[in-house]
Amino acid sequence: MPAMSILSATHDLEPILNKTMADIVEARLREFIRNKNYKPGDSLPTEMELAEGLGVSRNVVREALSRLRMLGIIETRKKRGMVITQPDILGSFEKVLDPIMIDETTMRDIFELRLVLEMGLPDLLFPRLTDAHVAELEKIAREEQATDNFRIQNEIAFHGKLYEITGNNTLKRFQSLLLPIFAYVITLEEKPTRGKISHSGLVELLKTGNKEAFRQGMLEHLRPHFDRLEHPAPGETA
Amino acid sequence: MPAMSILSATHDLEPILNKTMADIVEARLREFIRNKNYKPGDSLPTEMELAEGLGVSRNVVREALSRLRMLGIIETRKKRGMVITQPDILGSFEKVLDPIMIDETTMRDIFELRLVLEMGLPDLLFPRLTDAHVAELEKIAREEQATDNFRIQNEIAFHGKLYEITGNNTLKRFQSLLLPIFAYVITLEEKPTRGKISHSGLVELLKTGNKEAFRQGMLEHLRPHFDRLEHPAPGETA
DNA sequence: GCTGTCTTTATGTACTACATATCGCCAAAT
DNA sequence: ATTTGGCGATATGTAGTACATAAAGACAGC
Repeated sequence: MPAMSILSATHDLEPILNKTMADIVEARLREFIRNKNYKPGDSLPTEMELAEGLGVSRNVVREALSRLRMLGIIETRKKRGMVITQPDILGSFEKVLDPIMIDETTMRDIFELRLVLEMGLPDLLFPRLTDAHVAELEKIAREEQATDNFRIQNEIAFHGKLYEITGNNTLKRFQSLLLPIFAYVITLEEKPTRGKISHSGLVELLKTGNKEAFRQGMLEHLRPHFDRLEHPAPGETA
Repeated sequence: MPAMSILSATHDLEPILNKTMADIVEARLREFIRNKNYKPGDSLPTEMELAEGLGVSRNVVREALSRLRMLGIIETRKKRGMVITQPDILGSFEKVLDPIMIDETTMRDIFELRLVLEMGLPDLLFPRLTDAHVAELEKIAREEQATDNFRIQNEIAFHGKLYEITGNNTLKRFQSLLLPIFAYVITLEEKPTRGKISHSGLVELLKTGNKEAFRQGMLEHLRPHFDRLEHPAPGETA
């Protein structure tokens, strides 16, 4: 059997790609939109024209268009046809961000990503910080002390406010989307120990205006999480 | 005209939601998968069963399934039906991350996001840094000095390596996906000034083992970009 | 010049039909 | 008895037809 020689190769024999027409049409449409340099508001050919042009049934074209529609790349109005729109880049992200779907490794990766964001945040935070912002943070920190016990909601409110202060809406939404992952990972951890620096402590550091002091405070605040990240870089045998 | 009274209300008269059957079925299927607590490998009912159960045509079900298939939530095999899979969370992200589709505000947001990541990176980088890693970075830095002129490719190689060293594959891929946005934003900037600290300088700081010194070096390296972010937090009149 | 109606047209949905791949079963061969 | 090969059943993939619906554009009426 000459076919056997293929298997004997070092190739990892990945499954043969079973591309369906809808997949191909989707890719072709993407390419089409790119090459034609369509801008938001421009309208595409009709479904029938696309189907005929591509030599497939209208059904297939509709499946492909349905995908683009879900991603927010196009919108369709009844008679006018389909128009190009600006997709919400986080909208599609949201659709697959469900803890039940994600493997644990990826969830830990995302958790680390959050820690990185948090530690880099001061450089965006300080230039845009106002007295009003500080007051809001103080209020949230006070509520934390009032309830005393570890409230995940308060945690979310405080850190969420930090992102909000940056004025970077994409960043803020990104953080919001990642929240369920954080919550899930935290439930995986045995004892929810708190860092030495509380939210009130962070606010005090903010008020000093010392960015690096604040960053070190944040590091202390997140210390319990960082301490858990002891798995080394995988695949690196150096 | 009594209809006018509606407009006079404070409601922002958002466009009537024109949900198509495919949209609804997509949502229902998502819900279905969640509630049934499906795990990867489990198989869904057939298209006909779903269509009959939902009271819609097979066409509509197929459009919805086509979307889930694109996101990698399900896979379909010829006779076995459809099986749940673990989606690649960044795969869908990739599909909408095209500079021609994204408005400039979002692109600037993403650019800032990159800066935040970069500044937070040391806390993930240092615990996992090896001598071999340093050697690789040195090599890249040397190639930069050899070519002398500002090479975007070298920039990508160096910073990409930093992400790679973290061993966080999701983070690394995320950064890779964002690269086209960075490249685009940089082309928007008039003069591509370089920071005071070069890549070689960063490697030297790495070798000292002083995390904070490295972070400050990174800040200097990125200074030209940070200096451009002077638009204040929008909507905040405080 | 504005308003209301009518026609046209493209999408949304349903249904039928058939090709194709594959799973499971059963029989035949070793 | 285990394996191999073929056969039928079945679910997806694709094509095509038909019709409802909404909306854009034209046109007539005031």
